[in-house]
Amino acid sequence: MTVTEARQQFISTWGAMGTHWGINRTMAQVHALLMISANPLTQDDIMAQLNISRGNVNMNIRELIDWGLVDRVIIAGERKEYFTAEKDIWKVATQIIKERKKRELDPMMKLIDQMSKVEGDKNDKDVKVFLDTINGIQKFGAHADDMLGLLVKSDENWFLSTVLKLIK
Amino acid sequence: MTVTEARQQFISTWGAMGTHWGINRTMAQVHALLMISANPLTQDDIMAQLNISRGNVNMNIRELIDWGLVDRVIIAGERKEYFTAEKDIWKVATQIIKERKKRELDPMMKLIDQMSKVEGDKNDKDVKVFLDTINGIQKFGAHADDMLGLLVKSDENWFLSTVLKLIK
DNA sequence: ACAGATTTTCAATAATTTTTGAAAATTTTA
DNA sequence: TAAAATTTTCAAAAATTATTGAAAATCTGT
Repeated sequence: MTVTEARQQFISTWGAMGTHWGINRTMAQVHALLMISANPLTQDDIMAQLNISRGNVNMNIRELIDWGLVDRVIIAGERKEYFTAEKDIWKVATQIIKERKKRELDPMMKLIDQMSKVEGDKNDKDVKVFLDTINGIQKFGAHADDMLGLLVKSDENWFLSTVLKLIK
Repeated sequence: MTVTEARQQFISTWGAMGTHWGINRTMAQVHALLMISANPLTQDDIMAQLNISRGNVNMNIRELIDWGLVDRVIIAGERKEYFTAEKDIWKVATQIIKERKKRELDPMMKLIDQMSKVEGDKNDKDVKVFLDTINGIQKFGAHADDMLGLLVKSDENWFLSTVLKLIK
């Protein structure tokens, strides 16, 4: 495997991974390309390297910026905009966790809290099971929230060394 | 909000959540329905409650069984098959984590390991950045693997109480 | 072994999501 | 301020994914 092949493979694998995580393939590929590029790239660079249209690049770049995974870079004397991605994988992971917590976990837990308050006939077995399930999710969600907060606030070395001690 | 409305809401929310996690909406809804049902349900029950076709129920149930989230139940004297889902949310979460690790993380790390071995011109900045990124992912993946293993093996109380102490 | 009940399969269809590309908007230079 | 360069938008087209439903397969009791 040559480096060029490996780079291609990486972009394609990272893209496939994205689809398993609710992120569209192209967005993940653009992200992959920027992660393994030493220098910032323009929209045209990305279009050329991934063989996709300008509109597609533009939309996915915007979304990546929104996720806090990609930054616009101004290069003095250049007219075009350049883009770059964070390369420290720990930072990438914590950023994704932070965003997903905000976008998915938080709204879900708000709904669960509301549902936990419904009144119902406690002799009905289905009602009982429903309330138990909701309650379980509520408790679980609170713990998950604490843990993700801890994970995101801490730096890599602190977190890993502390938690990994538990394994021994 | 009545219990009936809340149950509806839960099914719909859980389904929407599924799409963010690479699981199809209907599969997540079937799972939600089974989680909040006191008694096992038949394919016909699920068809009726979610308003979906027999083939759809059948396929999604099969997939849920494959994920280890739903079990077939034999009821003595009944001809039809019944289905039930684990209701302990901790067990549900660890089961999902275990499966996703197997299906996604493990194959990805195998590829990353291969890529980390490519030879290339180390004076090329892109090659250097590529290898650094791959290496970072490799280390990160190994840690994540350890942590997920720990999480899945441990029971809820042990894990949460141990890790949550870190917060204080 | 047969008939009725139930489950499974899968080609066709429907719904959803992604991508394109050209027009509009914006920005920059002179 | 005008024109060239660049970015953004978005309706239409393409691609992908999910769903249906009826036929085939399987199972169960007699």
